[in-house]
Amino acid sequence: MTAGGVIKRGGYHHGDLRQAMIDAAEAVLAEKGVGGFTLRECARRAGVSPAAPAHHFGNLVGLLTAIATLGFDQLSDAMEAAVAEAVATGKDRLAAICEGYLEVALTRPGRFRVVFGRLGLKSGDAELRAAGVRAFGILVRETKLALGRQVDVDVLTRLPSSYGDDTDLAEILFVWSITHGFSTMLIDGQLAPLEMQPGGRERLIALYSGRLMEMLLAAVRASTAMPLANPVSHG
Amino acid sequence: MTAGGVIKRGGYHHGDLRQAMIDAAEAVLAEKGVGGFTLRECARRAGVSPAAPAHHFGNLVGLLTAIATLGFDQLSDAMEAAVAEAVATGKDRLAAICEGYLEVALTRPGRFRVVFGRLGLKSGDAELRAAGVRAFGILVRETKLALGRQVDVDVLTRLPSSYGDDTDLAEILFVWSITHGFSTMLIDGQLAPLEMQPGGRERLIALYSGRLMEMLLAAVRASTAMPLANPVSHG
DNA sequence: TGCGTTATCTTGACGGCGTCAAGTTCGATT
DNA sequence: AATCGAACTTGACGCCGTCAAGATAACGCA
Repeated sequence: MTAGGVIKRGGYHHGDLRQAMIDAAEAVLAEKGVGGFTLRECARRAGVSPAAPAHHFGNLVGLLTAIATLGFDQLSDAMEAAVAEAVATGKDRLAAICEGYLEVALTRPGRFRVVFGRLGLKSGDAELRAAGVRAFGILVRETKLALGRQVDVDVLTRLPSSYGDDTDLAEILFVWSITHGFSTMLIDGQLAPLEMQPGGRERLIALYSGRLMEMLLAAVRASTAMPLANPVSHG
Repeated sequence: MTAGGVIKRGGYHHGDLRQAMIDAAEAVLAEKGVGGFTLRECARRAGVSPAAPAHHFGNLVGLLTAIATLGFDQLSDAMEAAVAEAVATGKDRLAAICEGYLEVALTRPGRFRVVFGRLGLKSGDAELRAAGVRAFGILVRETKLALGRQVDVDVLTRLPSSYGDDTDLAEILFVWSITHGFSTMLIDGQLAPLEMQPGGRERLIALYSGRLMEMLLAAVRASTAMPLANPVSHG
């Protein structure tokens, strides 16, 4: 992790500037947030001239895209880990990934905002796209499992445009909206007035893991009980 | 509205630079989004030097704060209008404000992002605070009404720190998370892959107004059916 | 081992940005 | 009509992202 990203390998040639820039960028994001984020500042921390990163990332957008890709990967890993733990402990899988999602947002809010914050990213970037598809695929898979559907194994690697089986789209959007909405509101300070009250942020998180997950699961289970009027075969 | 905000009243003195700057700012936000937003560009459109706005807004943050205040007001107005229409047509009030919320986000995504996008705002600003409290108060009021609670009339003007009656906080957060989450994901392009599919954005909006609202209302009604174990008196 | 190729990084410059200090204009008050 | 103060301009500062041209050193190949 090389905390702070202030490593400087050799003299003229850095050695691993790409990684050093990413480390520095995340340090800056953690310290100053998206607003105070600057390419020159990152280069400074990496011990390198302002123009050096261009060769590795093209431009600022390229650096942000690389970070966003990491963010998606972290999200996917955290959700899969949450599922694994849920399976081990008997906890609900869907609730587990929703809590994992929030935890990632809280752990690295800067990186999370790069992923979802509408700073420009390289929209065509293949790696970014793949990472996003993977993360979304986990959410789709778990929602479908919670609905009792048969899930194709390759749901994880399919392109977004081929989620053509819209059977459970409403439930998927429902789950994702709650999870993403609560996470963004919390890290973006929309709930700050509520955090001022006794119990603070922990109380809100407990409410999310507790009552909100109960309501979410109940809503999804209600969908299970009343399946489609015109069932669509899938597979 | 003075579309574009390119009015120029007199010669040296503008006449109503404050409003002209806000108009120009919103035009820029609509055209280029938050990324391409610049104080100098707004000043240019208002036909004024880059340093002129300082007297009215202090700095860039001040301008954004003024816009955010407008955004909260618009949100409140839209939600109240939605309630009024719902009362007239017999539609559900809570679903109405949730749909009004989304509609505001879709109509003015730039302004919406200024309100919620974690660009720095003047956190201490009294007007911004009041506007935010009003908007949040409407959401609180309608959620409580949907839960069958008796709602104090002055819930709208109370400071956030005195929403101390936490009785229905989970339901409030639940409703707000879905509404805010779906709205932000849609305008920030997270659902873009889904918009590519036949039906496009309209299909997603219909799903939101339809199935998602059904699920949301069902979840809230389920809370009504099973009230608190230890009811807390309020009032 | 020596040499050339090429990726990597520096230097210097450009225009644009937000903001400040000082000067200019002009409406309003008396 | 004189004056005062608010509104606006001018010019400058440091910082930003990016580019072109030059310096350096790692690496492949003889």
